[in-house]
Amino acid sequence: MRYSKMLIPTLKETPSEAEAVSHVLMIRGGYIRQLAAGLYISLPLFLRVMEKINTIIRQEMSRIGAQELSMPVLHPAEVWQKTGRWEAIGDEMFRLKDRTDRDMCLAMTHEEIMTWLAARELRSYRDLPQMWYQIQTKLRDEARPKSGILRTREFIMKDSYSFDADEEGLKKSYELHAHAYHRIFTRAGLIFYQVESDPGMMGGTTAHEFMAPSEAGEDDIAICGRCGYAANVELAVSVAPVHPTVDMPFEEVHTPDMRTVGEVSQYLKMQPHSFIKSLLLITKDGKPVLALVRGDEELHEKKMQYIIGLYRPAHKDEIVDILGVEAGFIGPVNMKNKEIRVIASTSLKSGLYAGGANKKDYHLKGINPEVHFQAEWHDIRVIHENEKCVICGAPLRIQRVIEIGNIFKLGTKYSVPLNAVYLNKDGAEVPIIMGSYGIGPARVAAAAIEQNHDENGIIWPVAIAPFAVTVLPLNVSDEETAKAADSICSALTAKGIDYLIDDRDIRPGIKFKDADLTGIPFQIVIGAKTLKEGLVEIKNRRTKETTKTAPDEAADFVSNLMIVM
RNA sequence: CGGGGCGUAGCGCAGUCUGGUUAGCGCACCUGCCUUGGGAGCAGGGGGCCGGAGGUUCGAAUCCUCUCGCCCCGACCA
Repeated sequence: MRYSKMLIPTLKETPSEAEAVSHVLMIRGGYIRQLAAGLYISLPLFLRVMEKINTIIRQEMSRIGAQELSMPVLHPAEVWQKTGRWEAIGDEMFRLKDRTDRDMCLAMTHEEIMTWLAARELRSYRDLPQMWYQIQTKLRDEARPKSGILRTREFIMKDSYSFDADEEGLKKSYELHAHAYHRIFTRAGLIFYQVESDPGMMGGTTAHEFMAPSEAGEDDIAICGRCGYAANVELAVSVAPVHPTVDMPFEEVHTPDMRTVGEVSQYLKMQPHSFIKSLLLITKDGKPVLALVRGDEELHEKKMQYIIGLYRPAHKDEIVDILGVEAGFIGPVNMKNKEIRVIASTSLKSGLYAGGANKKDYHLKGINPEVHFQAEWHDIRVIHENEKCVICGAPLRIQRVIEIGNIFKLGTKYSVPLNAVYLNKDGAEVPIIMGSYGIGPARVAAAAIEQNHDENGIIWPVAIAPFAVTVLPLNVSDEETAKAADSICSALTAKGIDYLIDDRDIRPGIKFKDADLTGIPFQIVIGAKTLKEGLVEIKNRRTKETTKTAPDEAADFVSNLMIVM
């Protein structure tokens, strides 16, 4: 490919709207342009990267026996109404009406349509298992598109779906996908972790996410360096730091106007971890819940949500109404309202604590959990860096990550409402057991840049680079240079190596800068002086290492380097 | 949806507070000369409804009101 014929609009300056490294470099490198918030144009270079990534995905999906198909992006409402998601999903779904006033929506995912197809075409246990996937556009009216291509309103997703006869089959399909994902992300040159994740509203029991470390990410994971435990912090557990129990009598103490753990602990000259922090929450259906965490802990909103569903903190006057005492003095002992559900952090289970006395200006000391109050015990605390792994005791690390893929066990959440059933050996009608599995190819590209760049630009992993090699004839009007470039390009073509030749009649400095910025892994530099010595240079973009070789050996040389990488 | 910031040439910005010639700078672009191993130099040139609408004023990029867009933090993220 000739540089002069390709649209590669590189930028010397950083566009003001870009923050994330991958975003900046994709714009500067001439990979993408923004049309509107969360809507991007893929320029030729980026399309090549996406094709490389998608090719890897197709190869690995095919390896596990999945079949590619393609589904509409415009859906009738009825299918979504059957699973209840037409109502459950809010503004995030693009909705429209067709000319006959029929409700339609734009695909934000394809569980419904895949299941619809399965319901028509899969009838017997003999048809199972099946794995279907597509690489298709999804549309979501994101509340906040951000970080360039990382969170957009329209994006390509590889989504696959498994259809099995039973849980055993689902387990197998799930594991096949996990293995395929490991191969895909490894081949793409990424550092990544498979972590336990929230099955959440997707339904089902088990879910994992594939996470690529990067500061530009939106999630945090906890990782144990010793035993390999890894989980999204939304459900990560750790050993709570243990503090020796401070002996104290069970008694009320006067704490005038002392409300927060900080204030009371200072006033009573006690450590925050000797306190019970009490928070009154109101669930979606209006029921009060008292959440208890240790004074040195914070309540994890997501973890709490798994237990009680959506909720909000109680307002000040609600606290008085429900508990008969002002915020700051509430606690689990001697509650006026005995009907309240109490959920406590497991770290509070033993020891003696101080907490609100449910009486204005008073706290209680010497509270002995399970003696003085009853509660449901759950892990509801936010975990912190360096807390101990619950499996092996080694310190945990917290890492910011980009979610590049996820896998869900769906079970029958979609097959039952859409009547995707099959006849088993006994002739009984049974719902198909499903799984769904996603990869964001553009996020893979962005994560690759986040993980592979320097002050000069992108450094693509060879497998997903838009071109493996860029040929830089420094002076195209020099005849010898042009001849050497021609023969090197022919040799590269013969070897099946894709290359970009910078045939522009411009100063060498610009070629070097653009080559570094666009991040093609190998540069073959053809300079008039070096050529007189019968040599060209081959530069490794990542290591900056330069090797001189005869022009007719250059293609071989690069080919060998590619194998090593 | 809440909080903050920003809209002036393709890109990056100054000018706005304190209204007043023809709106300016760097890069990019076009022409010519020169130059060819890390975004050169000289000379000449083109390009602006100052996001939009309304208002105040003799006069608005600048002041006021409304509106649209983009970015960041948070909420949300099936």
